[in-house]
Amino acid sequence: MPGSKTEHQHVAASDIAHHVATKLAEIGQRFTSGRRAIVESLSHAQRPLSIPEILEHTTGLAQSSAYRNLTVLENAGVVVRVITTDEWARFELSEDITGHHHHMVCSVCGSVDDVRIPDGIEEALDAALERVAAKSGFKMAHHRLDVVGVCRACR
Amino acid sequence: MPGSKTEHQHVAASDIAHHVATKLAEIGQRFTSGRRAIVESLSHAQRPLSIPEILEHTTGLAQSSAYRNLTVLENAGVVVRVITTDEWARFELSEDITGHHHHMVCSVCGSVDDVRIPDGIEEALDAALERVAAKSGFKMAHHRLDVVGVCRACR
DNA sequence: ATGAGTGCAAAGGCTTTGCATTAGG
DNA sequence: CCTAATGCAAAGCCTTTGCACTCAT
Repeated sequence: MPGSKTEHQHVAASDIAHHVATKLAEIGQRFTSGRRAIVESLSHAQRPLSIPEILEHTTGLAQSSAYRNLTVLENAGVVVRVITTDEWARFELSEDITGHHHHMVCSVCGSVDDVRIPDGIEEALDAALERVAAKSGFKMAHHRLDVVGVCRACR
Repeated sequence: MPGSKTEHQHVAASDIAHHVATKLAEIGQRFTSGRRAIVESLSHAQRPLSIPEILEHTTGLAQSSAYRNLTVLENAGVVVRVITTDEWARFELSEDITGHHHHMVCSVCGSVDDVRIPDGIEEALDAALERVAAKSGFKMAHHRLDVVGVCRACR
């Protein structure tokens, strides 16, 4: 496990493989070539990828293996399943690797891109959410925020 | 169409039926008993409902009709499909009826409840989102915000 | 060798669609 | 009357699972 890591910091690109290997080992899973290829794809894309997209980047990997490996990686805490529309699930590296961010979802083509907002807004938002949630007896773990609109390509 | 309606105001409960009827008429659709029953269910719940939940409240409606009617209502702009997890889609009345709000999603049982945050935070957030989105050539239409955590029943 | 990982194909589960019947305007 | 709406059943589509084979330890 990397030594220091603050809330907003992220794992350096060169250390992602090492980080993932460690997290997999923690749950008794191997860092196979297929899983390596998937992590590679996800770390190169600056956005969550769908299964079809992942398969394009990793030739020779069966669709079922992709699903299975992504589930393992999700259980290891290094991949998150992103549900935006009702078509395909998308997957991205967890925020302790990529850092906290949000998504811009194009309502025309369905593409999804990462976006970050100023820390100040983020903190005010988190505080407000925690407060209103607690009022209903709900214990907030984190928040999820999407910008819905039309992407550059579809304008 | 109701006379006055500001951004944060919502349609009075007693006027929902009339509002829906008008919106349906605008796209040449009838306000049938099945659709009336669905809107009735959605307006009584203070949270987005899944198809199974809607069917419980509206006896005698075929599942396929529920899906078809919800699609029609969605096209009419009075219902919104809410995607939270990968299990069931959920449906709620549009925000021009219910007012702008967000969702608390329980990561244990999957339940979803409505929640509102102070206007000030909402405005600051919207401004920040619009700004960062525009920087990428993305034209924001609206935002979507979920609080993920553990609900009162699951604590 | 020995169990995890993989590929292929079949099965699952939510959602959509085809078609004959019913009903609303 | 006549088209839209409904019910039932079948089909679709993403995702998961079963099973035999392969590979790494």
